[in-house]
Amino acid sequence: MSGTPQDAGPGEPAKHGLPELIAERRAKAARLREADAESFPYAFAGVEPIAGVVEAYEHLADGEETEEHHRVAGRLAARRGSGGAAFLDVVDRTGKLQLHARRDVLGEEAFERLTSLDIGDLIGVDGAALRSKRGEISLRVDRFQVLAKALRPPPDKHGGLSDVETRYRRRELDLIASEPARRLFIDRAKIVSAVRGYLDGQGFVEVETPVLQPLYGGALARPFTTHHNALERTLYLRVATELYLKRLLVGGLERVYELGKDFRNEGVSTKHNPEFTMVEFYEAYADYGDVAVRLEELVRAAAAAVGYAGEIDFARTWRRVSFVAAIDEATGIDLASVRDADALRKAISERELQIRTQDATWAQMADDLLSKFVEPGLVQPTFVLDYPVALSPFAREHRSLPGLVERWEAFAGGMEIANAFSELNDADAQRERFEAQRAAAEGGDEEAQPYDELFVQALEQGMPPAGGVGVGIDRLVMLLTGRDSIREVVLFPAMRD
RNA sequence: GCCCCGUUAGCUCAUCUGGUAGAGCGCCGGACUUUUAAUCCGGUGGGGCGGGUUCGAGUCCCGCACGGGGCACCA
Repeated sequence: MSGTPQDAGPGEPAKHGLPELIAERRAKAARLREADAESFPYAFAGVEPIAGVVEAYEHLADGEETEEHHRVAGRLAARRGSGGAAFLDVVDRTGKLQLHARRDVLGEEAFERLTSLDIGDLIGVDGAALRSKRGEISLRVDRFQVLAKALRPPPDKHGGLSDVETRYRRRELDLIASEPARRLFIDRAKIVSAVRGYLDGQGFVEVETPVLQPLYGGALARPFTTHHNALERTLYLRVATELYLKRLLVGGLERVYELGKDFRNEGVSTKHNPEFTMVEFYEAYADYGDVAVRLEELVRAAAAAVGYAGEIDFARTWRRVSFVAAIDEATGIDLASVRDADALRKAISERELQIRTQDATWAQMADDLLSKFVEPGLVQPTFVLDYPVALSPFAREHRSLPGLVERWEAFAGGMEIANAFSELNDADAQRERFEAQRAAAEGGDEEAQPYDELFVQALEQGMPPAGGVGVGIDRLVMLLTGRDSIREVVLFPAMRD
């Protein structure tokens, strides 16, 4: 780091580029250390949240002062006025409070020290509540302590930080500059908490299963690969928690869930981050219809937790439509009568639909039709039911519709938010599905499931019939907070170096 | 991986066909004892990186890096 005050030789003109701004602030910090032994304490006890202080004085009339004292702390966000009186805005995680500094109250020295602070500095304040003549609830500063110095200038105090790259790479600056950004991540925490609260309340047991796995599985995705030195073996970062959680159903936990990160080595987009948060929950003695109701309740609870007031109606029972009917509605192709790849390829080209048909299987094309022509239109929450078996190696065959499995995906806001099945609990059938995946892998499908013998053996112990659901938490947050990019709702999204 | 767009001061943005790069905020100095993006006076700071064309490049050309949007892949 260059640009200390000493670097500027005598007689050189003063400059105010970034190095000079930092040097200026560093010099102020040094002066503070000299002038005020109480600066930069190790702690500042007894701080009240700002929002609570403001709320307590709503009743004050303009210009009315009190002798009721409060202690607050936070970051200096703005400064107005000078001479004998100054106004400073201090911000904490709950809100913003105006400070009224007066020379006659603080005395010459302290007043100068306070008004020469930089925006961005962290201060602790003791003062009496008042409402200013202009109507702003404020604290008259009686005493203050500088808690920490900001050596670097903060983003523009009213323009804020709008460069998206800086907002994502330097999220702390985004949070300093943007109250909506702070609120968003607090809302995210409330959503996560509501999800846990719902599942806990229904008797689900929260568990933690390996992130580092000798064999990955549970989702059609390419994994990240890593290496354990002492064990001398390749490990994979999990792509899903599914298989371990179902082993816990075998173990008798009956209702289990895990909320945590999954990792998929695929592209990034406005809807995909390589690491993302998923909650998966499994319920013994339930089928995919039962867990659909669970998802409705869970999302309703999450929406309530953040006071969702958007256009999506989570209160009603969600629409349910079959996979085949949904595609028929959107494209006019009836998959029930177009049952092989060549016929489907022909139907797609006849309608001039923009779908990749080269080297594609029937199932892949069907899935493409859904994601391209159905999904974007599903704004109100909708379950799409009963998928082709080839797309779903862990779902149980449909009880009445041959060739299909009991699976649904839930969509809202034009986006997939959850995926669920009546779980396949027949060990022999599961073994056959793995064989089919192995064949797909040998055919070059990099997302095919590796054969997991331990999982099959677990099923051979007997797994209760069960319904299982995976919910993308990031997408749920996007949905409930109205953000259109996953990078907006992940604190530190994946970025190129 | 492909296509389009962007990158100028600490922050937010300008800069017509190539001709000495501007503003607001911030910061520094000064005035002001109820301001709300406080105000007023003075000062301060800059062309992503690497090549090329040209008397002269922020501006034109090529390459690179990073970002945004879209496509492909996926959740």
